[in-house]
Amino acid sequence: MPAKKQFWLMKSEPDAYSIDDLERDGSEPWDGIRNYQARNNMRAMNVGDLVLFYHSNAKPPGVVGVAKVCKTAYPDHTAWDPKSKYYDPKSPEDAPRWEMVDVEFVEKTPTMVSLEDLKAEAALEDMVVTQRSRLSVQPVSKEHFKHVLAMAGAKTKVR
DNA sequence: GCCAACGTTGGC
DNA sequence: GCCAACGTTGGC
Repeated sequence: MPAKKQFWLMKSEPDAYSIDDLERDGSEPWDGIRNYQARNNMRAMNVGDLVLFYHSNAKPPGVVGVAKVCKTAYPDHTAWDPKSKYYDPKSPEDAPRWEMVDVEFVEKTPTMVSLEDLKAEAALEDMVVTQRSRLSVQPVSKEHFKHVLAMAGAKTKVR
């Protein structure tokens, strides 16, 4: 019995890692998340879950593509590397505090859906991204997800 | 570059 | 356990 499909939104600064980088690489470990709520959301992910790829700190910020989870949560080893900017001495190897998932490229959408567009959409007024702007990994309802896909002209379809 | 929002830390 | 101080995120 496959797990029920869930939907998410994940943010990345395009200067750090953009949708074009993901397209080039195919898939990517989503390391460096150091927020408990975001981590808990990643722990809840299943392989095949779809993700809206959001560019934060961009001009303008917004949804630029679709990705999907290809590996469920496992320890984020960058927390153990003193040379990493994500190093966290409070996350020992025998009790990892931080985890990551791998995501794979699905598509870059024909139309970018900016945060302004999302906020202007009445059907999306209670979407997390328009309310809790600082949460970098957040759940998206199926209805909201479909709505954003339609706005973006995405090839990806959700039934 | 500014600053509001908000999550985390640490003193008490 | 409270809360002030501090650091970070991210829109503008």
